[in-house]
Amino acid sequence: MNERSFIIHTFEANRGCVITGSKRKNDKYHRILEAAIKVFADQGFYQSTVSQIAREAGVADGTIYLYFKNKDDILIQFFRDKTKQVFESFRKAVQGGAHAEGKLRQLIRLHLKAFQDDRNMAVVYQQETHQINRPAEEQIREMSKMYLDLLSEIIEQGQEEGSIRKDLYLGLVKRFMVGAVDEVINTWLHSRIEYDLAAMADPLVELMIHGVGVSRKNTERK
Amino acid sequence: MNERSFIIHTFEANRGCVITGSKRKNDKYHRILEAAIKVFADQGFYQSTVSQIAREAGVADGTIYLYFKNKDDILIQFFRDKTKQVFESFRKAVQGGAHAEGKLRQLIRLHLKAFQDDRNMAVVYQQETHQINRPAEEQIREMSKMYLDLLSEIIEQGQEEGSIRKDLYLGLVKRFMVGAVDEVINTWLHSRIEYDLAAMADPLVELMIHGVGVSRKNTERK
DNA sequence: GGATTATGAATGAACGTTCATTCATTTATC
DNA sequence: GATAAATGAATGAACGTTCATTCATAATCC
Repeated sequence: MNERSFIIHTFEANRGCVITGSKRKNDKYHRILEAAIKVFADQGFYQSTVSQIAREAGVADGTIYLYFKNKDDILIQFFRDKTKQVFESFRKAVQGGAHAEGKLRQLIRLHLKAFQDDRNMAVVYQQETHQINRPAEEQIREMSKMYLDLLSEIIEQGQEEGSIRKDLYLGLVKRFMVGAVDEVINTWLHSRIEYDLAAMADPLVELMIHGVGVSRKNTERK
Repeated sequence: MNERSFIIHTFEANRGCVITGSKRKNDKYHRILEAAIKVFADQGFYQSTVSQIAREAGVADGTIYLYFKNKDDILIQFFRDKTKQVFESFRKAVQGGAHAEGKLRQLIRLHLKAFQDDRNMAVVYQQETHQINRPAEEQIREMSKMYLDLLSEIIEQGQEEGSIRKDLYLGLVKRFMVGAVDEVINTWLHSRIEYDLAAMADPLVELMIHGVGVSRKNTERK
């Protein structure tokens, strides 16, 4: 942990210069990261070997240690950079929305779309977030909090607007929403047949808002 | 998979004689299984060693191979026996209920309670069900199907009774419910503070049935 | 401009360790 | 005493990590 000597300086420098001339170095960092995520997705983190990652990335085994402290660090960087970035993009996209329901729909639509478009990310995310004592513990906690905070904002806005009930235990509502989305993704990942994940967004949000029960006023909906 | 030679006969015989005189054998099988689940829960399946399991169970390393084909087989037996059994107990308990909503509440209450009472089981269950290419793939699929079928029955009954909407995409509704429960459990597992998991059942079911939207608002439809 | 030197990214064989599995031997049972 | 169960040291394959070496490119010198 404290022995992050020159190696770290090296790759932190690399990650810094996205636009500078030394494009080759930067490419390699990202190439290794992406290769690793593919291998992790295929085999799981602990069954993946550094050699496999190196082969997938088209570099030598040793090269990986010029860019990452160790195998764990690859996973940590994945959550620190890639996933966090995706979740930040959700935040930005949602800020434009008007009413709470629209924001919620937009968030979940984006979430499903992002995971559908990057299946490897989705697999690794699912795997690691359901692990105890995982290498990227702290990064996942942070990212998770970011998402939950975003949900909090939306829900509270909905309560002010009068579209969302006020007698809710917020902590539970958020888990309820996150869980539903996660499970829809998980089912998609494990399904043998292919279907459009993003198309689940609208009916899912509809369920979250109205529930499965028959409302007292309308016996027949739709 | 096809090399299940004499070893399998051995432990299948053991598992058969629950009530017979040879109680000691049976004890050892379950002792190892329980020890393994504890170790898996603490460290994760792939970081756990057979020696650790043996030490935890109070037997020699080699003894494990008298009862299980290999390390993977321990996990497979866990899902084939223990977890499946728990889920079957849900089914029995729910059959007594009257209306659909009561059954749903009962199911989720039991689910949360069972997982709260056996934290090791809960951890291993969470870990493995979110893995791709897991050793117990088939067993998990089967168990998952059992749970989903149970939900199907309840929902369909609710639709007949008029308490559950008929315009629902059943496959999605089931994921929505399973996901919410799973996430509540997952949060509980990862929480640094202790709280009563089973107490979440009622508010959770309430959310599933009525959603987060204000109920008067049936005028607005999307 | 051409020759010489310095640099550090990249390599991949080698190392040390870990760990699932085996099996010759011991212990328990009847 | 014969059979079955249990043991745990031994085995060897697998894997994360290291490091001496290579070599293309950059810097320096005349």
